[in-house]
Amino acid sequence: MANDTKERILAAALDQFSQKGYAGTNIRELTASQGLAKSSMYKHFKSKEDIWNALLDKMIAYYALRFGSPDHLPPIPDSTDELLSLTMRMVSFTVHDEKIIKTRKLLSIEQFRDERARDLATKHFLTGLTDMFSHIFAGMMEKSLLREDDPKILAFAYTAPISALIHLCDREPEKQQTAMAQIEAFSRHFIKTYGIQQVSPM
Amino acid sequence: MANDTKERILAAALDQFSQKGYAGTNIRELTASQGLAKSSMYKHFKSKEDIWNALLDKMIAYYALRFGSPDHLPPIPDSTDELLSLTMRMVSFTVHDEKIIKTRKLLSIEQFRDERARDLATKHFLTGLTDMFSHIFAGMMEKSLLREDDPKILAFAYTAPISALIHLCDREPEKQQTAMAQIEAFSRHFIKTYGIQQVSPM
DNA sequence: CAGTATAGTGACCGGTCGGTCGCCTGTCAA
DNA sequence: TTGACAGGCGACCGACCGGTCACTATACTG
Repeated sequence: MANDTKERILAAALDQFSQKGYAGTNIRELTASQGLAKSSMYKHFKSKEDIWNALLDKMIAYYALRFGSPDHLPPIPDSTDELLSLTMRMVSFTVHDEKIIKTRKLLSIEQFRDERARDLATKHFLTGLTDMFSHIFAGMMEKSLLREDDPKILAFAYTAPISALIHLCDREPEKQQTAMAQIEAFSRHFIKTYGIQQVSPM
Repeated sequence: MANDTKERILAAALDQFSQKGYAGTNIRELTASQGLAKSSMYKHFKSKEDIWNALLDKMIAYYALRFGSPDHLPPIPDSTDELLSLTMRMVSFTVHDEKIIKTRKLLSIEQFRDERARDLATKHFLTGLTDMFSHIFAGMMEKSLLREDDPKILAFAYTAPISALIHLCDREPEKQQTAMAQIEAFSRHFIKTYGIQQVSPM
C-alpha cells in the first residue's frame, strides 16, 4: 500500500512537472490527483524539492538501465532495409511511450535550472542516440552495408534530424503522422546516399 | 523616460522568464532588477500575463522581421566554401546574440504551456532554418554547386544537426568551442557528400 | 500660471504556497 | 492484549504571491 503511494506520487510529479514545470506545480493539486491529502505526501518525501530529486534519480537510473549499458545495444542490421525498420521501430516506441514523452518534456522545461536535468537532457537529446548509431554504423561499415566513413559524424548526421522530429511530435502531437513520414523519407534518403547496394548471392 | 521603462521591463522579463520560466518569475524581483517598485510596473502593463503576451508579441514580430520576409534571405553562395562560411557566420551570430539565446531558452521552457510559444518554437527550432536553406540549396543546385536532389530534404538534413548543436550551446555554454568545431566538421562532411567539384575556369 | 496627464512609490489586501502539527486508524510483532 | 509504528487526515502557520490604491512629483499644455 504505502510503497505504492510513493510511486504514485512520483508518477503524478512526472505528469505535472512535465506539463507545468517544477515552479508551476503545487503540491495540493499533485496529491489530490492521487486522492491524497497534501500532508500525506510528507510521510514519503521531505519536501517538494525532495520529490524533484527523487524523480530525477529515477529518470537517471532508468536511462542508464535502458540506454546506458552496452548489453542493450540493438543487433547490427544485416541490410539497409533492416536499418530503416530498426529506426522506425525505435522512433515509434519513443514517440508513443507516455513516460518517455513526459521525461523529454520535463527535461526541455527544466534543463536550464537544474544541472542534473541539463546533463540528462544532453544525453536524451543528443549523445544517447548518436553513440548508439555510431556503434551500429561502425558495424554496418564492417559488413559493407554503408560507405566507409567516420561513423560518429554519420551517426550524428542521421540521428540529429530524427531527434528534431521527435521533439516536434512532443510539441505538436497532431503532426505525429507527418513527422513519422518525414523520418521515413529522411532515413530512405540517408540510405540512398550512404548505403551500399548488396549483390544478392546466387 | 517612460517609454524606455516599458522596454526595460520587457527586457527584464525576457531575462527572468528565460532563466526561471514564467511561473518561477515574480514581479518584485523583475521590477527591482530595473530599480523600480513593483507597483510601478502596473502603469505599463495590466498584469503579469500582460507582460508575457507583450513579450511574445515582440518576439513573434522580431522573428517575422528578421527571418520571415524573403528580403532578408542571404545571397546564394557562389561556391561550397561560401556555403561553409555563410553557415559559420550565421551560427556564430545566433550562438552569441544574448537576446536570441534567451528567446530560445524561453521557448524551450514555455513551449508546452502556451500555444503561440509552441508555434514560434517550431519556427525557431525547425522550419525557419530548413526553409531558408531549402531556398539556398535550390539556388546552389541551379548553379551546379550541389548534386541534384530534393532541396527540402537536403536542407533538413543540413540544418537539423546544426540546430541540435546550437541547443547544446544554449544548455552547456562551456561546450561552445567544441560545438562550433563540430558544426564546421559536419558542414565540411556535408559538402564533401553533396557538393560538386567546380572546374576552375581557364 | 493653473490644470491635467504620466509615471513612480509604499502600504496594504486576499489568496495561495510549502510545510508543520496533533490526531486517528490499521497492522503487526512481542 | 498491547504497544509501537506507518500512513493518512484536516487545521493551521508564516511567507510570499499578484494586484490595488491613495498619494506625490514632474512635465507638458491651455
